[in-house]
Amino acid sequence: MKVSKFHLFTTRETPADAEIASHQLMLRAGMIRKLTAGIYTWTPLGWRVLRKVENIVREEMDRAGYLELLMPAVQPAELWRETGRWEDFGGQLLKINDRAGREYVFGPTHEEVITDLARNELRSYKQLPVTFYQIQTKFRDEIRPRFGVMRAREFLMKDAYSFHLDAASLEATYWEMYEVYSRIFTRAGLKFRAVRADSGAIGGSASHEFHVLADSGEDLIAFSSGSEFAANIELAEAPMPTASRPQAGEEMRLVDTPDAHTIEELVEQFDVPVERTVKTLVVAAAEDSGVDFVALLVRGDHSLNELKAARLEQVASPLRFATEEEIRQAIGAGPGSLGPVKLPIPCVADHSVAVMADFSAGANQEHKHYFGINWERDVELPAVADLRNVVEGDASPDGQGEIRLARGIEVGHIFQLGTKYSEALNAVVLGEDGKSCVMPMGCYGIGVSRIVAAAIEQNHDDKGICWPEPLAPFQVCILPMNAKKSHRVREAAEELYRELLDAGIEVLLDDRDLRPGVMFNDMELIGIPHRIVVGERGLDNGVLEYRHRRADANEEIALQGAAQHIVSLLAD
RNA sequence: CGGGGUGUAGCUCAGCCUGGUAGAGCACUGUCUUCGGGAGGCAGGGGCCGGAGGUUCAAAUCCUCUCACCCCGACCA
Repeated sequence: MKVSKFHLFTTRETPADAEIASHQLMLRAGMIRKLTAGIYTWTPLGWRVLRKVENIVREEMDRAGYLELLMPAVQPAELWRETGRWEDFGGQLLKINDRAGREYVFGPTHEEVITDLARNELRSYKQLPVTFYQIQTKFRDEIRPRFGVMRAREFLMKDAYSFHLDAASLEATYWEMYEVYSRIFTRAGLKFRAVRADSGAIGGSASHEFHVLADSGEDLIAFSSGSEFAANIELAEAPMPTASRPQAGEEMRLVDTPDAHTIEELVEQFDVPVERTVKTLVVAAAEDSGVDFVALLVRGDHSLNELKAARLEQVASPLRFATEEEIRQAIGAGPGSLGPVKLPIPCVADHSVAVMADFSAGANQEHKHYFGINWERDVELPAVADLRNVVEGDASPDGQGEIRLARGIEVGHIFQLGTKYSEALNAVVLGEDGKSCVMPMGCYGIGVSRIVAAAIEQNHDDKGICWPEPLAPFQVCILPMNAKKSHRVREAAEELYRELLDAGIEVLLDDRDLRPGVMFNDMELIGIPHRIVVGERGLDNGVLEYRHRRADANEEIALQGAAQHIVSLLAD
């Protein structure tokens, strides 16, 4: 490809609304252009990268024997009513009407459609197990699209669905898929980690997420320094406290704290250790619990794990925090002055709170805290549960090593769905014994467009993108210096270009007659891994200059046989 | 959906407070010089200032309404 024929849309300035590196660089490199909130055009440059990812995914899925198909993006409402998700899926479901007023959804996922296909096409256990997949545009009406294609509303996804006769077969395919995913992310040149995960709205039991490790990631993942344990922080169990509760050493006293509404302010103004403060959070109670609200107690330096909280029988699921007015009405004090002593609503304490002594917390009176609180003596110990997020240094749940935390970008998720959809849609086959059997299912997603952004998060420097070789839009670029003035340069560049094309290399020749600095900067911004500079200087000595995107110095390569040399470089 | 903010040239922004006939840099067109790390000169093209209404002799600027986008919170590939 010649640059003069390949529209590059690079910009020197960073668009104001891009916050993270990948979004900024994708816009500056001109890979994507926003049409409207969360909806993007992939330019020719971006599309090449997206296709690279897509092809890796497709090749590995095919190699594993999974069957590609393509399902409709627009799906009839009836199918979604059958599984109950017309209501349950929530606001992310884009509902549309046709001219007759009939209702449809733009598919955010395809369990309904694939299960409908399966119930019509699959009759016998002899057809199982089978796994279908597609690579297709999805739409989820995210409340807040963000970070460019990282969290877009319209995005490209690979989704796969497997059908089985029994749970054992499902589990076998699940773990096989785990390996296939690992190969895909490895081939894409990404540093990633598979972690245990919550199965969320899709439903089902066992589930793993695949995270690309990056500091800008929105998810926290917890892993052990001493074992294979790795889980989304949502799911990581906090260790039981090892020490028992110390003896009370202080009297409880009521203190005026007019300017302390947060734990930080309390710690700062009254010089109390943060590990001896208790944070009180008020959430909606479970419907049949007979009360409206429940208070949750965690240590001042810990954070509430909302997934764990929502699982408590006392607490409404999904979790809903009480508003300030609701808190004032139920307790008589604002959110900055809450605590377990004389609390008029039920509460649940985290394990680490139950072993505290001489601690401070709000007094449930405006601008007052109690200091030196002790359980039993001053207030009855409430129900105790695991409520908090793990922190660095906690013991690993499997007993081996300590918890470490890292940030990740979720690019893949695999689930053992079970029979949630096959039961709702009556997808059954006849077993060997002639009896009908509802097929257990698995479902497996990869965010294809998100991988492009995640790869950039992990591979960039101050000059731009440093593509992992398998994802680069072009493998090699050729930059002729002052080609307009020099026949030799122009001819040498053209010849090398043709030779590389003939060798099947994806090569970009910058024939734009620009100053060298502009070409260098553009090629570094868009992240072409291998760069060849053709100049009079080198030609005089029979050499070309070569530089890898990640290297900081040039190497000389002989003009004679340069193409073969470059081809062999790429093969490594 | 709640809270905050921004809409002025293709892009990044100034002008708005204190109304007086629209600006800069980059990009773009022509031309000359320059040419190994985002060159310089000259000459140009391009904006009914998001939209509607109002106040005023006069509105980008003040007021009201609306739309869009962005940021902070809950979801997810």
